[in-house]
Amino acid sequence: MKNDLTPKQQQVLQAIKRFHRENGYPPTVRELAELFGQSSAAGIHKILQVLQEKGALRRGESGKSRSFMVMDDLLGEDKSHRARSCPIIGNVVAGMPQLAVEEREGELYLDSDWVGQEDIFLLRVRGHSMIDADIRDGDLLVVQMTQTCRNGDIIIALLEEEATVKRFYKEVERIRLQPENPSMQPIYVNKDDPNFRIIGKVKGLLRRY
Amino acid sequence: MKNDLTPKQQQVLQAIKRFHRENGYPPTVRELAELFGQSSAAGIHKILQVLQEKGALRRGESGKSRSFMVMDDLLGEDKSHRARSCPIIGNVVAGMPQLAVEEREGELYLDSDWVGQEDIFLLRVRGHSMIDADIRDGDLLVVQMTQTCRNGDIIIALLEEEATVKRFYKEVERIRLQPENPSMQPIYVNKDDPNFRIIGKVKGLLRRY
DNA sequence: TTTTTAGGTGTACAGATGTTCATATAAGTG
DNA sequence: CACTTATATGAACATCTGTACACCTAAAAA
Repeated sequence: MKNDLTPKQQQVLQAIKRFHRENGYPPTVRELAELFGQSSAAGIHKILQVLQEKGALRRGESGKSRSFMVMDDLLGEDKSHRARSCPIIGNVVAGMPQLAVEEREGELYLDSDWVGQEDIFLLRVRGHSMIDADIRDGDLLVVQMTQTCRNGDIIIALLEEEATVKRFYKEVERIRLQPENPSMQPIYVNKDDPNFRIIGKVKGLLRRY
Repeated sequence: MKNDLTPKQQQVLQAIKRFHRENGYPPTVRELAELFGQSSAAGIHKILQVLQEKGALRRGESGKSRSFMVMDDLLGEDKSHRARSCPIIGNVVAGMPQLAVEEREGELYLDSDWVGQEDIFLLRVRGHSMIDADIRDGDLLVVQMTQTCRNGDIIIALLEEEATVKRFYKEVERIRLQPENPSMQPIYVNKDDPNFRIIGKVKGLLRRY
């Protein structure tokens, strides 16, 4: 049933793709109607509904303008296959509710073997404070955003508004943060310390020479 | 003047590209503002105007929704080709004319930003001999196969049937191979030494925790 | 210091846009 | 013929969206 599109429905799909390709953004319903020389948007609108039901087209929430996603085009992303885009964050900032977009400095495609389906970002390391963990200034850490850490995990923690890399150990009533550098003393924090917050755990490292 | 974008302006461009890639259609001004945690659309709107003046962004006629065209995107970077497959080699073996396929232990997709169009493979590091270069056992080195090295390049060389990582320096009549570890002595070889062969240069490092 | 620049907030408004409804036409079907 | 399906029209409506204006803040420049 899915692929049983009428000629007109196929033409509409093609028109959306073509418009998007030529203009860089998808058309509106009225622009589509105009392309077909129709004076009303309602006809196209109905066709679009059918296309959605048949699974040939996806749209954003109702009411969103130009929010077309031709499923065909999605298969293009499938070509990049195992690759997933991950944002590069220059700096972990204090008040991150989700992830401060202001600090985004780019993106990189990573193998999904590495990043899985999790919520991943790349953190640019500043300074040489982690040199004992064989982590250098300028390296990128692959960070999975999570609150659930297991003992021994390397985590990114926000301590006094500053992001640091530590090993995580949960003790009876507190948390021990063990620096990678054995000559440095561990830090102890209370689980509910407002100055302490776990951003995520480190899953990998990328370096460029 | 064109490329003189403030950090924020670059971030806005990145955000548009990312939104478009993830959703299939460009964002609205307000959606952008929301991404940045801003409560008003006017600030973003102003930035968008600047981006247009600087030529980094094109838009449809005034009033058209979501009509963004990031100039970068137009430069035909085939999104589906942003990822490239690179073989993982467990071991550099002696008689490699090309690359011993038998030693292949897998493959990984890497961002073409990183690997370019060159002939790239990934070499699994064995042992702790390079720990002073902040390279660990189990790390993957991104290696570009080439014979042309410049002074200071980190290279993979085959010495006495064994692969090592060294810094490359060409001297008058010989080549100096400087270990990453400063406490180790450099090795000198003749350019035509049959026991010596350059496999390629190290362009990056991948580590998994 | 004053001035400029880059950005941000809040409000407001006009036009763009998706959506719905009632209605119509033509083609195919039983 | 009546009945369904696919499509088109025109009007009406609720939001969405881009844009403008006034005003504010912080940092950099003069």
